[in-house]
Amino acid sequence: MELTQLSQSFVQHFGEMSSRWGVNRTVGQIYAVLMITEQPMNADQIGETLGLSRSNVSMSLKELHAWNLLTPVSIPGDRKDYFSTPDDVWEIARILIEERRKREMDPTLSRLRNVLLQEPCNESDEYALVRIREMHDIMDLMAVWVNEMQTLSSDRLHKLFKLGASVNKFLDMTDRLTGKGDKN
Amino acid sequence: MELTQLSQSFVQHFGEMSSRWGVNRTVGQIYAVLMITEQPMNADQIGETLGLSRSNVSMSLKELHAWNLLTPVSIPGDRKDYFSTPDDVWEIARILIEERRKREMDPTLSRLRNVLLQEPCNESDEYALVRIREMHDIMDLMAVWVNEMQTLSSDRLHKLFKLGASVNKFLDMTDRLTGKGDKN
DNA sequence: TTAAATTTTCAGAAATTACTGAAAATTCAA
DNA sequence: TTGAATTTTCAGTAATTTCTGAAAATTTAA
Repeated sequence: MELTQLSQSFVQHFGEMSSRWGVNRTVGQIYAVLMITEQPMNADQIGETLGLSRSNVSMSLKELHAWNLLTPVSIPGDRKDYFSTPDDVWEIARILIEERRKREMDPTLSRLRNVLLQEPCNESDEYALVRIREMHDIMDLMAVWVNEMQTLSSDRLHKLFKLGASVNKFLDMTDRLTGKGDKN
Repeated sequence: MELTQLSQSFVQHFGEMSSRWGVNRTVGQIYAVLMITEQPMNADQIGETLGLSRSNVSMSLKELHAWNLLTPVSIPGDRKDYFSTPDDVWEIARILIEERRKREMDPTLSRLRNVLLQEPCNESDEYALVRIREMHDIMDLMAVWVNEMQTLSSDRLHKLFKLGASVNKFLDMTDRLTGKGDKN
C-alpha cells in the first residue's frame, strides 16, 4: 500500500514522537498507519507500506498487542490476521495513559514500598527514608487518580479536561464545603 | 561517599525506573543520590559514589540542569560546584510533569498542526485528516490542562489528586450548573 | 492426517546510545 | 597577567537496542 505525501509525513512524525515517548520508532509508525487507515491491514501490507521485514512487523504487532492498542479484525475467506485501532480516539488515549501507569508507576511504587520496609542504619538513612516516603506518597496519589480517570466515559474525560483553570474555583468551593477555611 | 545498603537499593531501583521513564539510567541514579542526601554534593563526590567517570557526571548534570531539576549550591571557600534538589517533593513532581509536557506533548502538537495544514489528495487522506484532527484536539486539551495544573500550589495539587473518585460527583454538578441535562 | 499458508522465534548483524580518557576551555585567586 | 583548579567537550570505544533472514512452530483447508 502506497502512502500519500500527507500520510507519509504523519507516519514519519509519529514515529519520531513515539521514540521520544519511550516507544520504539517502528512500533509507532505501524500504529500511525493503522490509525489513519480506514481499512484493517495485515502484517504483509504493513511491512510493504513501511519497508519492514516480516519478522519486525510480527514483533512490533506483538508489542502493540501487549499495550492493548490493537483491534484484531478477521476477514471472511482470508486466513491472514488483520488489525485495526479503536474508533474512539479518546479510547486510545485512555489505553495509553492506563498502560503507561502500569509500566511506569506501578513497578516504581512497588519498589519504593520495598525500600521503605528496610531498617535505617544511621542518620543519613533516616533522612533518605523521609524523602523516599514523600516520593512514594505523591506517586501513589497520582496513580490512584489516574486509575479513577479510567472509569470515566470518553465524554466525561473530555469534560474534565475542558474544566481546566476552573479547577481552582472548584477547589475553593470544596475548601468551603469541608469547612477548612485555609486558602493556599 | 559510601552508600548504605538502604540508599544503595533505592538508587539502584531509581536508575532502573528512570530508564523505563525514558531517562538514561545514570542520570536517574545521580538524581536519586542527590534527592536522598541532605548535604549538597559536587561532581567528584557523585562520580566516586556511583563509580562514574568525571566526564559522564558532567554530561549527566548538564542534562539534569536542562530539566530544571537541580538546585545549585555554592559553598563559601570551595571553588567546586555543589548540587542539591528542591526541598519540596511536590515541586520536583511538578517540574517533571511540566518538562515531560514540553518534551513529549509540545513538539508532537506542533507537528500535528503542520500535518493538518496539508491538502488532502484523495478520500483516504480525508479520513486520515479526521483522525489526525481528533488526536490533535485530545492532546491539545491535555497539554492545556497540564499547563494549568502548573499554576497550582503544592497544597492545591495535593487536594486535586485527593479528590479522586469524587470527580464524578463534581462533573454531575457542573452538568447541572451549566444546564446540560445529559448524564454520560 | 497432510501440506500449504501464515505467524513466531531467535541468533547474529546493523544501528543507536552511553561512557571514557585526554585535551580544550573556563574560572578565579594571587 | 599567570597558572592552578575545575568543568566541558569530543572522538573513539563499549554497551544496548533494533532489525533481519532463516528456521521452527502453528493454523487450517482438504
